[in-house]
Parts: sequence; C-alpha cells; structure tokens
Amino acid sequence: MDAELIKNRFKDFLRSKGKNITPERMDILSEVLNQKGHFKIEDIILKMSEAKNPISRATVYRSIKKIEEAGLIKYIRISNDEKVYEIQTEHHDHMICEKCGNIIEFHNEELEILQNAICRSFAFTPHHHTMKIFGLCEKCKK
Amino acid sequence: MDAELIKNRFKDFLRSKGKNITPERMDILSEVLNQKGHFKIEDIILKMSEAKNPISRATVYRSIKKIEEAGLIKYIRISNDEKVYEIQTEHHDHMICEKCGNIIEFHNEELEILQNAICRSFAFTPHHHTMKIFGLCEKCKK
DNA sequence: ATATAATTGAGATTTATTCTCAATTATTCT
DNA sequence: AGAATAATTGAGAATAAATCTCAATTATAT
Repeated sequence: MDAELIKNRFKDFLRSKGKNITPERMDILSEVLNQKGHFKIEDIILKMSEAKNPISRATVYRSIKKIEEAGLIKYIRISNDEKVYEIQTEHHDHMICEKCGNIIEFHNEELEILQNAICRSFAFTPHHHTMKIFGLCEKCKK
Repeated sequence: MDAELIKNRFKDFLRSKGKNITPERMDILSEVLNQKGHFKIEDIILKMSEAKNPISRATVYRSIKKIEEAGLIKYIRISNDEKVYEIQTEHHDHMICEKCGNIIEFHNEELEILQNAICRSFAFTPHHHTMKIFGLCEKCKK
C-alpha cells in the first residue's frame, strides 16, 4: 500500500541481485504504483513514452519483468491474448466477468484448506495456484 | 473414449455450422485422437507434415480451432508460452509438476460446491473455471 | 454434372516480446 | 573526485505463435 515501502523493496531487490538502481526503473515502478486496479503493459508503455523523460518500450518490458521477479506485481491471463497486471498483495483468486471484463478478487480460506487436502491425497506438494472463475457479474446478469 | 463417436460428433458439429467435412479435418482429428495424454499443436503439425497426405500448418491451426469449438478438446496454459491440449472429458482441474512437467488431473465435488457458494456470495454467476496448482509431484519431491 | 460456396496451401503478416549492439550511465576502486 | 569497469538504455532488428490473403482446389447442393 505504501508506495515508498514498495520502492524500497524494489531497490533492495535490485541491490540483492547486483543490478543498478536507475531512474528508468524507478520511474516505471512509480507509474505502476499510480495505476488504479489492473493494468496492461501497453498502458505503462504509453505513459512512459509521453513522460517528460520518455522511456523506451524495451526498457518498460525489461523493468516490468524485474518488478515481477521482485514479487511486487504479477499478471493474470484473462484470455488467450490478454494479460493484465496487478500489484501484489495477499494471495487471492479471481472472478472475471465475461461481459464487462471486470475482475473481482476474492480470498477464501476454506478453499485453500481444501486445495491443500486434495494435494495431500495425491502426494503433491503445492507451491502456488491460480484459479479463475469466468461468468457474469451482478450488474451484467440483469 | 470411442474414437468413432467423437468423429461423428465432429461431423455433426461441422454440419450444424454449415462447414464441410473434409479429409484434412478428419485426418487431423484422427491424429488428435491418437495422442496419448496431453499434446502440443506442434506435435500435430509435425505428424501431419510427415503424413502420406501432408497437411499444412495453417490448416492444422484452423482445424484444431474447429475441434476446440466443437468442445472435443481444450487447452491448458502451463506457462507463459506453453499450451497443451487434452481431449475433453468430464470437467477437471490440474496439478502441474514444476520439475518434470507432469500434469495430474483431478476432480473434487466439494471444491465445485464451495466455488459455487463463493460465487453466490458475490452475486457472480459462474460459467466455467480453471484451476491450476503448481508444485512438485510425488516422484520429484524425493 | 454443374454451379456455388467453402477450404486449402504457401507464404506474407501480425502482435507481443525479446534480442543486438553501440552509446550512455551507474557503481566501484583508488 | 576521477578513472575504470560493468550494467543499462534506446532504436530497430529478430523471433515465434498464430492469423490472414488469395489463387487454386474440393465439397456440397441442385
């Protein structure tokens, strides 16, 4: 939530990997933190190309990848050719409205417990999971 | 399970859409039904290019799409740039071993019920969902 | 059989992303 | 602080999966 904290985490990540802290990387992270809700990489590319210190497409891709590696953002694939990013908070799953495209985040502890139980029954050691429910949100149902 | 049944379903689908039943489409479906477990579109493209009546890459893509539309196969995205297809059976979810790539299919009715309950609490009408659990399978754990 | 409409193959095109490499900039070492 | 070293950047080329184009071929309906 606190942008400064996140920026510091990113700096720490870069240092820990022996990577440089550059204005380009920090500017891109700032723009990411400015986004409301889910965003596409093209949104960031556009913003950065219009900024007072424009940053190239290649650098946006490279920096977004680093921010992702740092665990600060992640993406959800909402269709075969659409990825949207979100700032990483606690783990949650997604409901995606097939009509309006709205993405609802939810977390349900019972679900997590059940998933772990299912994994145990297969002697499978879970690391992480993704669950997406596609359907119609309340508004679009009407 | 019965290949002839599936082929007839595909023919019905094509007819219902006013599409032609062509040897290319039927040969590609046959090759799909020959696959053991999960397969990649490149596997099919390779096989068809080596067949006695070779079929082009474009036609494989077009036919696979039709077979998918007919509800006979579907794909799972196992990583950012890897899709694998499977023959459509009853609904199930997947566990994917991050080490050996093995895909375990599972179905759990409790999970489905819980998902529906969660959707209800958001006034969300679910149509379908995907769930993938990434981790280590029994063998790779050791 | 013929006419009409659909399909095919081959290669061009598209789109998202990554790569290349010379020029620039950050960091490290005195 | 300044030089040396290593990393990063921008611009455009390259890549890869999938789709499109269009003339030639084939399936279907009459």
